[in-house]
Amino acid sequence: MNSDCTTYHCPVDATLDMIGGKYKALILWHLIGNTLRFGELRKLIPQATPKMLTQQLRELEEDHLIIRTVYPVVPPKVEYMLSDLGNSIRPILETMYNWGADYLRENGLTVSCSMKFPTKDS
Amino acid sequence: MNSDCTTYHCPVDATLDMIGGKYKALILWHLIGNTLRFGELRKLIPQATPKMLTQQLRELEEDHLIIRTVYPVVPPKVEYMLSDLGNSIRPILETMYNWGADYLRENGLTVSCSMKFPTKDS
DNA sequence: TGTTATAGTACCCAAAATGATACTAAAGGA
DNA sequence: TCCTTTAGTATCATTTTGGGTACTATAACA
Repeated sequence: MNSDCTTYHCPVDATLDMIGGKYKALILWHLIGNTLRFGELRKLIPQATPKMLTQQLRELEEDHLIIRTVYPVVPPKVEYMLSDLGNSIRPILETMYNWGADYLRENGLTVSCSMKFPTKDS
Repeated sequence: MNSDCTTYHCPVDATLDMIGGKYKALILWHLIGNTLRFGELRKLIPQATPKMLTQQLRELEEDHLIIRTVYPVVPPKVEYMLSDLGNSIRPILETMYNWGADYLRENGLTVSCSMKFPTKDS
């Protein structure tokens, strides 16, 4: 979470606080149904510098939306996956995805990310 | 919209870009089913300075989520209401509201805004 | 003549978020 | 001995966002 206050003005703000970070929605989206390593996320989200990617991942972890697993090997291996809480946020992402896709289509805007809508079983 | 690019990395980002501003969700939420004047919004969202409130309202207007109506009277009278596009975003707000409310309740956090969930007819 | 109401603006400053670039550790293999 | 791999850090600079305070116009009203 970005803010550390214990009082929000609205539950919507609390939600936005958890998924509103620069790359958070994209990270969560990529993690739906997938366990990914840091390097894989970097390739999927090349516009994020390693510093930003790390920062966003740490915040998501602090908020218990994702689980970070470190394998004690060299070179390092770290995996990221959605937690139950992270999975519970999926309907929000899907609703936003659909609305955004409609909006962009109707306005002739393009999307660089070619990600497909995840299938039910993913 | 905050960013002026015509290419997004993900439709979710496009959506967040439109409702992610500091007071945007709160403004939209208050406007569900209500037409409000500037002064009324100020009272409902006292933590926003007039400058910020104006700024957020202008951005929402630019994005066609709200409609601003100026009555040529003295003292000035300006009304804000949701556009059709603004109304179409309501399910997203509701989904986020519900998730956020659950999350806050489960974590013993409080909300200063006592707004009720809007009824179907509002 | 002075006061009130309304919807803002103007200006300046502080803080937060983001970005660019370079750098590290440590094991295994060439 | 040097190179490669991986998951990051460190440092510094820039951009974006947010906040404080004071100010404006104009008609009606006392």
